[in-house]
Parts: sequence; structure tokens; C-alpha cells
Amino acid sequence: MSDVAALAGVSHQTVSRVLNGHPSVRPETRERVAEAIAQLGYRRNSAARTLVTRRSGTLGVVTPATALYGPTSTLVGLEEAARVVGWFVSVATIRQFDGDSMHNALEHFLGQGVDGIAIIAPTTEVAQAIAAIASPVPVVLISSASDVPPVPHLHAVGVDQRHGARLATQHLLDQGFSEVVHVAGPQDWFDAQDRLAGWREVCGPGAPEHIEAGWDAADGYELGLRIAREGVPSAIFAANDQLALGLLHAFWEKGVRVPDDVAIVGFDDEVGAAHYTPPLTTVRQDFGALGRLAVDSLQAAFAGKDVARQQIPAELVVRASSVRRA
Amino acid sequence: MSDVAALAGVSHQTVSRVLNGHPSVRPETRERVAEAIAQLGYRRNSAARTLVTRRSGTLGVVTPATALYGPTSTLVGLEEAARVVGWFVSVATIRQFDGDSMHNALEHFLGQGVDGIAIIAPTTEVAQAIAAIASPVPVVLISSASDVPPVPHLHAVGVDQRHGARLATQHLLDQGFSEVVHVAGPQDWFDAQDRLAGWREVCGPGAPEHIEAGWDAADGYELGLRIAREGVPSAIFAANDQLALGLLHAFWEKGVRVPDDVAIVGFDDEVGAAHYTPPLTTVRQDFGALGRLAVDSLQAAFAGKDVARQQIPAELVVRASSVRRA
DNA sequence: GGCATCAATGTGAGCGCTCACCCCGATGGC
DNA sequence: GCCATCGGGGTGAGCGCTCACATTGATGCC
Repeated sequence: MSDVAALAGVSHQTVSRVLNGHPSVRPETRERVAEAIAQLGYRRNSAARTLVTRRSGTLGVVTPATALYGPTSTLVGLEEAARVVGWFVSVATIRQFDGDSMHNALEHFLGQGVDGIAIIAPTTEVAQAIAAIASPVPVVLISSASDVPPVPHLHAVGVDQRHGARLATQHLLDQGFSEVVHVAGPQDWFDAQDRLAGWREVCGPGAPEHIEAGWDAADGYELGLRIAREGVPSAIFAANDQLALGLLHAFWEKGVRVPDDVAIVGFDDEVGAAHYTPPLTTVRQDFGALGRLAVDSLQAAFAGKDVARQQIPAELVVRASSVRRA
Repeated sequence: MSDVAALAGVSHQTVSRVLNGHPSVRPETRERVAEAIAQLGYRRNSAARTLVTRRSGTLGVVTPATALYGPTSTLVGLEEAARVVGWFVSVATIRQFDGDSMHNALEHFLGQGVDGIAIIAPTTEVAQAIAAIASPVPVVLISSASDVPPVPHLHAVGVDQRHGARLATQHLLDQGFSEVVHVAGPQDWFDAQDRLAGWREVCGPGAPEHIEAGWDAADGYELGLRIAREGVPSAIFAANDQLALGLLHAFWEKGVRVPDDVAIVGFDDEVGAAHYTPPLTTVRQDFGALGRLAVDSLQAAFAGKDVARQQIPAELVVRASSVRRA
């Protein structure tokens, strides 16, 4: 920086002012400095800057170590939103959702001096672990959880999973399928809990028991084989598209026709869901909006505002798997 | 840090030594310091550390702003490998593969003081843009490109796409399908180029013309409709699983049976490919190994070693879509 | 016993930047 | 003509850490 200052014939402080867009620098001076910067190929050292400002301009994102559609899409959404407001994104993945892993990930980020933390960490255990850690920076939980403990500096934003589940279930009922079975995801995940709850709300007290599974297509496949053997309901609402895909596979294999024998609706609108056999009716989530909401919520936290929990509505995408052919 | 030193009754330097695992500290002293650290909830300020060591312990990863399976899996693989050697991962996504976007992303990271950069940026244009930028830190290109310009500090690692394509094509020929058509990906992507080249190597000069498409299932679907209309070959090697999925969709819709009328092989082994209709034969890439290789290669670069370009072999996964039923 | 050696620890400087504060000269109001 | 004001810019301190070097006492060897 002092080299630049020398070349431009100003003080280091003026260079700093130019770099930070301070108003009280003559355009002429500003230009001279800019030229010197370009000529020397100077780049500001952000470590020094962070050291004195105590702000790194970095958002830490904790995400499960998988290529699952939801988490990765959320990560992309967050990165985009963060970049818009000039933040870098640092990533830590966790393999297990226990308190220790979370604790390590948070320590990792706090040591790094991030300005805020977003956690794509969808289980109740994780939420509890986070609530137990005092963080000097705001933390936003990406989750639709309706029961996140009210801890200071801990915010929550999410896509309204329950609403999405209601849309899916209601759609099946509207199509005339009276018996809607729910293949639920792992119940320690918030999203799985909420999708189950939304389904139950619409089905009412007379609903059949749900079936709990994992998130993978393999789980859906196993279950599909069992269902084909033990009796096929008129409609199934699967907790995500992968489960639905596994069901489709099993039913195809066993000669159970979709949607003629059983209608299916998924959740996520994964890349490719429009091209399953048959194309899958599903619930789409707007991950771009989710990322923006998370970043907004962190910024509000910096400004000292108390941020209400916010949810983004989900959207039903109707395709062939749930529409009875004429 | 001085608080910790005072509480432990040592100098700041001893605290630093404990933090860095320096050997010449008495176990007794070490413990006293550790206790003081715990008691005060002290966390080392990494900005100050970076400022003086000129190493941030951060790996910058540039990746396309999509939830595509390949790039996201590679990101996860990189993060895992980076964490093992104690690096943080910072992410920048790019929406366009032009020189400007790349330049911005690199500037972004260099200003942030990353120790190395990994680029999941698979087009020729990107590679040229990178080669044109002088980087003070090592850069590794995640790519199977056989023609990356030999620029100092620019390394390349990748999964051997050409080998994978040969496996896929040979498999189809071995199954007795004499006419193997290739639905290629966008030819400005290295991976698409190499998969095309591998296919052509095996097919020999008498090969039919390939068909170029995008990466999406929608592209495969459009193409599938056209193929069903204009004449179905005995086998198709699709450049990725999404294309294959689109083909399956179109063929199913038009009553073209797979693999009876046409055998299909994809590439990627995406989550779910085992449950397509029918389950898809495809080529699997080991993204975990890829991440480790990339990190190794950066570490070798630090050590001043000249790193040869390295490739990871691909693996064929045979499923129903390419095996003629008895 | 004297000296080299080494383990264990302390001291001070400085990494590159921003912040608070100071300084100078031009302007304007009375 | 005098002083308050303000735009434009300079000065020095210090953020929290590590590095190079200094210091001390214990040990070993002749």
C-alpha cells in the first residue's frame, strides 16, 4: 500500500480512502491512485483489514456432506445471495448431525472470524446443539422448524414444508383419490416432520398410518416392493422425489401402473423429476429466495433488529404421475 | 492472548507455542495454558495469524452456480479432502464461463489471501481465461482436459472421462449392439469432448456421426422424440445420466422399449440412476478420490514439486438398461 | 571446573491495514 | 479583516499474532 501511495504521491491513508470509496477525495487524486494500483497490480490484504475492522465479510455455511438436492441447492442459493451483498462464503460440511460435529464446525468458523453463520442442518439434534452454543455472531438456521428454541442471535428461515405438504395432499384428494398414504422421511429431520404434519392436517383424523423411511431412492424401492405385495393404496405422497423415484421403480417392476393403479406425488422438484416414468408431480422450493431471505435475516440481525421467523411458500407442480388419464 | 498468558503465568509467545503444537514446551506448562484458554473461552484470531504468516489455510473453490451432480459432488469431495489436511474451503460460484467471470472470481480469492485455488470449471474458455491470469498461488483445474495449456502454477486433475467413455462403448459392443450412437454434451465442456473422443476411439472410423446436445434431461427428451420418429439405433451412449433420463422418458412415451429396442448407457451414476425405468447402466466417478487428488496436487505445488497431470480411472456400473433380456 | 549444548521460555519488532485525530488552505458571513 | 467552517489530506497508533533472537538454567563431556 505504501508503494502505491508513493507512486501516486499521496499518503497511505488516501489510498485507503480511495479503496473504501470515501467521498472526500478529489476525483483527480482518486484517479491517480487508481492508476498506481493498476500499474503495481496491488491487491488489498484482507487479513490486515479484517484484523482491524473485526469484520471478515465472510459468511460461514454449515451443510451436510452429501450431494442431496435440497442442501446443495440451498448452498447455491446462499452463495448467490451472499455475493450480492458482497460477502464471501466459507463452507464446512458435517457428516454426522451430533452436537460435537456442530460444535467443531461453529468453532472452526468463529476462529476464522466469520460475520455470520448459516446452517443447513435439518435435524432436531443439530438445532439443540446450536442453541447450546453461545455465538458472538448471528446464526441463521435454514429450516422450516416450528419449534426452534428461542435463543438470542439464532434466527430461522425456511420454505414452508407444511404448506407444501398440504398442497400435495389436497391435490391428490381433489383428483378423487380418497386414500392418500404418506411415505415419510426420517423423523429426526425437521422437513420430514413438517411434511408429515402437513399431510396429516389435510387428511384429518381418519388418515391411515404413515410409513417412515429414509431419503433415498433405495428406501423408496424397498418400500414399493412391500406395498406392491401387501396392497396398493389409491395415492401416495412421498416425502421427497428420490423416495418417489424408488416407488416408481418398484411399481414398474411389479406391473403396478402409475397413475392408473396408484397416483404419486413427490417433494423437491429435483432436476429430472419432469422426466421420470411417468413425469412426477411434486412440490417445488425456491432456493434462490431462501438464500436471499437467510442473508436478509443476518443483515437485519447486524442492524440489531429482531427478526421474525420467516417462511417461503412452496409451489405445486402437477405432472402425469398424479393425474388420472381421461 | 495476553490475557491467557497472564492467567497461565507465561508469556504470549508460550501461548503461541502451545497453540501451534511446538515441541519445546513442558507438558506441565502446556496444560496450564490449555486450562487458561478453556477458562477464558479464548479463540485464536486467524486474521492476525494470516497477516503475519501469509497463509490463510483457505482453499478457494470456483464452481458453476448449478446443482448439477458432477460439480456439487466434486465440491463435497474437495471440502472433505481439504478438511483432512486442515484447510478451510471458500466458495465462489460463476454463472457464465467467460474470461471476465473467471477473472473476478480469481481476484476475489487472491484478495482474500487463499493459499490455493481449485476450479471446477469445465469449459475451454475458462481454461484459457485462467491460463491468462498470473496467480501468485497454485491453481488446480478439476478437469480431464488433455490440452490444458502448460502454464506454471496451473495443474490439472480429473477423472479419466475418455477411459469411462471407452468402457461404456465397449460394453455396448460386447453386448452385441453393433450400432452405438453417441449423444454428446456441449462441446465447449472438456468432459463432453473427452467422452466423445473415448466413444470414437472404440467405435473406430466407421462410427456414425454423434449428436450434440446440452446436459439436461429436457435436451435428452427432445432428442429422444426425434430419434423415435426418425429411427432407433440399437444402442445409445449418452454423455450424462440426465440426458439418458430424458431419452428414457421419450422412449417410454413413444413405446420404444429399453433395452429391447435400444440399449442405453449414461455417465455419472447420479443418485437415483439405479432406479430409473429401467435402471441405468452408467459410468461412476469417484469424487472423493478426485478431491483428495486435487488437494494433494496443491500441496505438492507448495512443496515446489512439479506435478504431473493425474487422472483417476472411471468405473462401469452395469444395470438393466444395457443388458438384453434372455 | 569450564565450556559447549540444548531445552524452555521471554522480548521486541512488524505483518498491512483502518481509525481517531490533526493540519492546512479556501471560503463565507459579519 | 477576523474567525468559524469545511473539503481534502496527512500522521501515528494499534489490531493480535508469529518470527528472529535473546536469555536462563540444567546437562554433558573432557
